[in-house]
Amino acid sequence: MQTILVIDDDESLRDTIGLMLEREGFRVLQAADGKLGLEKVLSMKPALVLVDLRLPGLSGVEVCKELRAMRNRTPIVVLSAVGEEMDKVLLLEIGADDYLVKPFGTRELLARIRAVLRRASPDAGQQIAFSDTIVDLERRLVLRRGGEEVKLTPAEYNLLTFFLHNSDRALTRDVILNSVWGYESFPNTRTVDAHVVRLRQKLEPDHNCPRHFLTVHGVGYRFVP
Amino acid sequence: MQTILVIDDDESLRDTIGLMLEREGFRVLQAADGKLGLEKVLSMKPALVLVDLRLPGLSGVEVCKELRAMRNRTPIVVLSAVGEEMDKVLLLEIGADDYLVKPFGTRELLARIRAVLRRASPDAGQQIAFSDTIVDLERRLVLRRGGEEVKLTPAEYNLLTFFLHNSDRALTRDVILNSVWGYESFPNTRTVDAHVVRLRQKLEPDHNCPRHFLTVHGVGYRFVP
DNA sequence: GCGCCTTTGTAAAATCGTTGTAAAAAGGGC
DNA sequence: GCCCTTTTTACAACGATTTTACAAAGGCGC
Repeated sequence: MQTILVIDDDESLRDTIGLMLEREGFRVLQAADGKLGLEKVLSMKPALVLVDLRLPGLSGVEVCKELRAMRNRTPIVVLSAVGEEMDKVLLLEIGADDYLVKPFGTRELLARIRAVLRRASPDAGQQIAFSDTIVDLERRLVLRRGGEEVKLTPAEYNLLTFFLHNSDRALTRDVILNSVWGYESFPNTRTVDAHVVRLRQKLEPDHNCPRHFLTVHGVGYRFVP
Repeated sequence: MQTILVIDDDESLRDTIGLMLEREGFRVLQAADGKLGLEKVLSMKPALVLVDLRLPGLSGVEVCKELRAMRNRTPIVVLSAVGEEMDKVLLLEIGADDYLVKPFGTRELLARIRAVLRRASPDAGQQIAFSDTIVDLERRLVLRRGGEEVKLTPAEYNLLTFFLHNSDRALTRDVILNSVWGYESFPNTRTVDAHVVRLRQKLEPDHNCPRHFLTVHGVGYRFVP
């Protein structure tokens, strides 16, 4: 369940929005001013922040800037009253992701929130399937059709998701190592082989005849869904 | 470090985007109109171009078309304002790689840029075709029209792509050896012949009468698509 | 101790470069 | 043009080498 933080000094508006979002399956947090809101973003880690541009104390603009300054990337949707200047440049400047002008319809608010959430985390709620396997990126889980879980070690899972995000491309062992293991550790390139073998054993219907984790001789591997 | 060229007449937007991209480790160039932008693409060779659809003078659409007309393959991401019609067909028509509708989030912009760069980087999803053969550089695969795969060994594949990138030129065996095998290994020049023979057997409709892998007697070979 | 990662040994598979020989092309003298 | 010689290329086959698959062992952190 995703959490949304509403920062607005108008209590009745907070409640209205909150009720609506809860009906749509979100968990809702509220904050009455910018300072409180900022604290809650950090402590509760909501999936998205809805913040009024005009706030007592710390303004919505300042909330945005503060968050971005501390490298916090929580998606932000700004609410502004009619007449308040609100162009895309300002949006970009303060690091917000979208905006809404009051008064707005509940349907429009929901649409914007969903759009921003979708853009922000392409992986969210995404399930990638191949063969009789389902990979739930959000829950970091691999399942068989039928429900039984395939237990993968961290390295195996990381390798798998890298393959999923780069399917159908011939990937050299060096590229795989750099992308999955990072630039800091320097394992043998043959380590990749070892993990591919284990992925095959756990995920291929027939280990002897791989249909998804293909080897590209002299190069590396290619994953096809 | 990769360079990104931002073409937009709105200076503050350019600066905002530029700042953000620089924080993310890109080198950023700016151009205020289409004509200037076009020049900078050619002279500075950026890794990617970010161009507004609506520009004074040369429009974004025209910039794209001009570039593609002169066979320039620099990846292009188009920026369009709300309401401007921007469908996939138009994108393809003008040769752009992706688009963003203002206002867009910085996270989204970054994600798109990274995605386009990744797609473009090694061999950019290029498919080179000749006769009834399709070479998919990204998948490192050779296919017949109809879908069946032609299995090539690494040396054969390397030789083929070298021919593809140097088509219609007479290539001496020494040049081929140095380019495909590298400066470190010193195989017999006759090795080239052996591999050309194998390429012909696998790719020529009629081995006895080569139409693509032509021999230049006393010199080497010439590939014609 | 246990799980996980990495390394390493080895067998099997795939590929490579070489070479022998036949065929084709070029060159030269008539 | 024609024939013969020389040079060059085409092709198949083979042994050597490289690459991959897999299992098992060592090492590290929790």
